[in-house]
Amino acid sequence: MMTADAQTPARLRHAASWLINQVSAHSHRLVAEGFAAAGARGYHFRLLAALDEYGPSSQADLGRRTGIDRSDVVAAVNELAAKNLVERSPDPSDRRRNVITLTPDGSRHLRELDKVLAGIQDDLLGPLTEDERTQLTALLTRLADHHRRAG
Amino acid sequence: MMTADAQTPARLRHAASWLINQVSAHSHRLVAEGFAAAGARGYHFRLLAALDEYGPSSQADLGRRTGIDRSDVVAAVNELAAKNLVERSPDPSDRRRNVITLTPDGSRHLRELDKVLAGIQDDLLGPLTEDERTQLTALLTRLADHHRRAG
DNA sequence: CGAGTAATGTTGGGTATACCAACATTGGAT
DNA sequence: ATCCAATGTTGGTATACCCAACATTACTCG
Repeated sequence: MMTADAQTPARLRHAASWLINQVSAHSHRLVAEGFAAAGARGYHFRLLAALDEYGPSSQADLGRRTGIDRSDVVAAVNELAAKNLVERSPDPSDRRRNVITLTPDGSRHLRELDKVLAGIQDDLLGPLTEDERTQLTALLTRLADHHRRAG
Repeated sequence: MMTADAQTPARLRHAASWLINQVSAHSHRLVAEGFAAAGARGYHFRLLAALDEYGPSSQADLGRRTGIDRSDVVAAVNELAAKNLVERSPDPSDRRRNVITLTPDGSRHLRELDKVLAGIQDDLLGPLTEDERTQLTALLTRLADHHRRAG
């Protein structure tokens, strides 16, 4: 982290990419800490959330929905399965696929992570008023949507 | 990257931390590509910018100004020195320190990276009007400032 | 039907960013 | 003079992201 005082070069201070990175890095730190304390990491939450919202899925689908590479889905699902948060079984209708299912433990864990994340949003957006939060979210959503389409 | 269509879980889609991360990831990709094409990476730009704006500095100062860990400064300065973009010499007034100096080649390279970065800002903020860009920058600056102080 | 193409899970690798702990050397402070 | 702090350095960790190759299975279309 930028240590307190430290004069940041103006070039950086005013670049949108730098600002976004700073805030993102902070958010990242918060999320990493919060999740680590709950024994999870980013990929875990993303996968659990996708399973909760879309139901049992193949690993490839999970990857597409969460933006995680197929190969990284394998590892993360291994970890989740080892903790009984998720169950992996072959898909009888397509033998190439596995069906990943959220277990009751997984649901519980997800709800826990939800709380962690909610707390982080508040910390992250702390200095902003409700209106400003809405503004920021709207602007970021537009950027995210635009870049998701246009790549 | 999130592949085009793919339904992102609502939980993620609406979290500020996720949005920021998405945009940051995109910005990151752009910067990485742009810099890679110029034979540089993020740390290099940050260090060169700090040297340009504050003059010859010790590695520790560079680290504080750019938010880069001391140990990572070592590696990055090694790389920059190997390309003659920077010169490392012992500080006669404090034998613990090195003085890192920007070379003419380094200045040239920095100006090149400046251009790359300027192009990226435009791409990144593409969908926003001038006013909206100002808004976004202001909001992000407040968040960054707040978290820089409060940690 | 058969042949080629595409999707899936998996392994194994690579990179950038961000940290942390330890160490020897040197400065500075009390 | 002694203790403490700063500095450069080495080496290690974790996360996120991304790529290439491979065997297996499904699908398509001549």
